[in-house]
Amino acid sequence: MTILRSPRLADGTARGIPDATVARLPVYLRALNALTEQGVGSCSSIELAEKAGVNPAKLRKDLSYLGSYGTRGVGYDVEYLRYQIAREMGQTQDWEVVIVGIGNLGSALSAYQGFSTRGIRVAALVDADPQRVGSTVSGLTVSSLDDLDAIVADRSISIGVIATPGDAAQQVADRLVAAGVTSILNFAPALVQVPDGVDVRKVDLSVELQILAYHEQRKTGTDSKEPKVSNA
Amino acid sequence: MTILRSPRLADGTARGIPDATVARLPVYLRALNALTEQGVGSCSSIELAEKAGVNPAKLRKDLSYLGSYGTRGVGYDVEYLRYQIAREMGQTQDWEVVIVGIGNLGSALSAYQGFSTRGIRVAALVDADPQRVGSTVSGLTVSSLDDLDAIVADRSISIGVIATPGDAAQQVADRLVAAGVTSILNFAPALVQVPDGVDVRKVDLSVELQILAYHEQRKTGTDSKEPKVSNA
DNA sequence: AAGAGTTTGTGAACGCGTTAACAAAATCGA
DNA sequence: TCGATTTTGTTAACGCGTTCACAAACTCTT
Ligand SMILES: NC(=O)c1ccc[n+]([C@@H]2O[C@H](COP(=O)([O-])OP(=O)(O)OC[C@H]3O[C@@H](n4cnc5c(N)ncnc54)[C@H](O)[C@@H]3O)[C@@H](O)[C@H]2O)c1
Ligand SMILES: NC(=O)c1ccc[n+]([C@@H]2O[C@H](COP(=O)([O-])OP(=O)(O)OC[C@H]3O[C@@H](n4cnc5c(N)ncnc54)[C@H](O)[C@@H]3O)[C@@H](O)[C@H]2O)c1
Repeated sequence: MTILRSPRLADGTARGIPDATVARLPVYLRALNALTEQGVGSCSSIELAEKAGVNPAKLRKDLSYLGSYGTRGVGYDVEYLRYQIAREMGQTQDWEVVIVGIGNLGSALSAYQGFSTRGIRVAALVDADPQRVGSTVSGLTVSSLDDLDAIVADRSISIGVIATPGDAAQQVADRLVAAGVTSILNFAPALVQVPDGVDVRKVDLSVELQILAYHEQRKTGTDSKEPKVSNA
Repeated sequence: MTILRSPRLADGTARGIPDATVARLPVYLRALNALTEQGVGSCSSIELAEKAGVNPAKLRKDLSYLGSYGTRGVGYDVEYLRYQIAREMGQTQDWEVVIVGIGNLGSALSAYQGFSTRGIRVAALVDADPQRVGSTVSGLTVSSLDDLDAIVADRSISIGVIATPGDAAQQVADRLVAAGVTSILNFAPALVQVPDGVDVRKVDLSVELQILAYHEQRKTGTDSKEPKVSNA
């Protein structure tokens, strides 16, 4: 499979933003929101980069993929830049999400208020357990897995979250895809196969801790100073 | 700051495994565990790579950083390789973790049984809310933030999880570091600054969904076929 | 014992992401 | 108006990660 990212369209609009940049744009948005709350109207790339925890050159490079929204010698208008990034990220609309598997993690996600300000709305909850179906979690009624098709179609939901045990993950993914979902966030420790056209992202919290444990072992094992933020 | 990763030590032991490889080793471990459960005693790089969802060449390259644990013409002994990776990852011991902020997410993490098989043990729970302190969550008593120093010292805990609201994250990180924690997993949507020698990893679930939303927007916006697993 | 077949381990090429460095473009003061 | 100053947008170099491709090393058959 040849993956080529069209760098620039005929109309000159910048398209095909690198994955690494897309992953940082929400961080810039968060920093810009914080600046707005502080009443800051404009800022330089250095200031914004510091707030976002990235290199200023990287920030400018990232923003350059969207267009030229700053003013040389001046900096960026906070509100204007915030809007441009939000638009690029599709955050001018709310994206409705269905969570499948309303156990410990699914319930926590359902209760989270922080999604709404990021353009995410938890629109429906689904579980296979008859005991949970019909109950109310964070103001939403838990529906049966059998109603998934109707729920997704009704609300034209395109994003699904898998918070079931690992051995149910593939089966749930299949049901989500069949219902019309084209993006999946998978919390289960299992690979899910999906057809072309469907995006899957996986979050594995065990792996995060295991990576930290690895570095811990190296710290205690040797006295070589090699510490750093080990995230990206 | 010059970060140079010592490629190979005097004793010939492979050291300084690339970050990208470290992040995949737990995935290989999981695949190997699954093979063991299925009674499979040995496997090729192709089989294991398929189970782990990676390119076979990448798998072999990753394993080559640990040493030469396969047999040409044959493949890998599942149990032997599993042990070697586990040893490299520091999974021959259990790593004790303290969770700070026992709200929705912290409680879900506390209840999670899947950590134990990955060498992670949730050893202590801490919260600032007097109403929560003293209560029992998943069999553990929630302690006060004031007792953090004693808890970390007593159990020689080196890993901390921040599951508090964002505006408390820095303060909690400072307390963790002061108590002696040298690795932090941060779920709060905030940057935390830590001194050299302390590792921080950040997990931002909003960002994960925002990235999916971005790709969704591009799917509907244009009819250009550019779908793929957008994770790493 | 030798050749055919298999699969690992790795050198080398390639591509993406990061960062430094600087020209272009704006403001400001004289 | 012009030069000094500031800061963006972008080019180019660099480094890391991925992938190909193949020699090395092992098994199996004859
Ligand atoms: N809880 C955590 O902190 C945590 C941490 C890391 C990973 N995870 C992973 O996240 C997932 C969920 O974890 P959890 O702790 O919430 O588990 P849980 O057991 O509390 O909840 C799982 C839920 O999924 C439902 N379910 C099972 N099969 C289903 C199906 N086929 N269709 C729909 N629903 C189904 C169950 O009824 C249950 O409500 C698991 O895969 C787990 O490994 C959780
Ligand atoms: N719940 C989710 O699904 C979810 C999703 C994405 C991000 N997050 C992030 O994870 C964090 C926790 O989320 P949550 O939903 O569990 O929040 P929550 O409000 O349910 O729980 C927060 C807990 O932290 C405690 N706390 C507050 N200040 C503290 C301090 N200084 N020291 C110790 N404890 C303190 C509170 O008493 C509370 O028990 C937040 O930063 C949130 O943004 C959560």
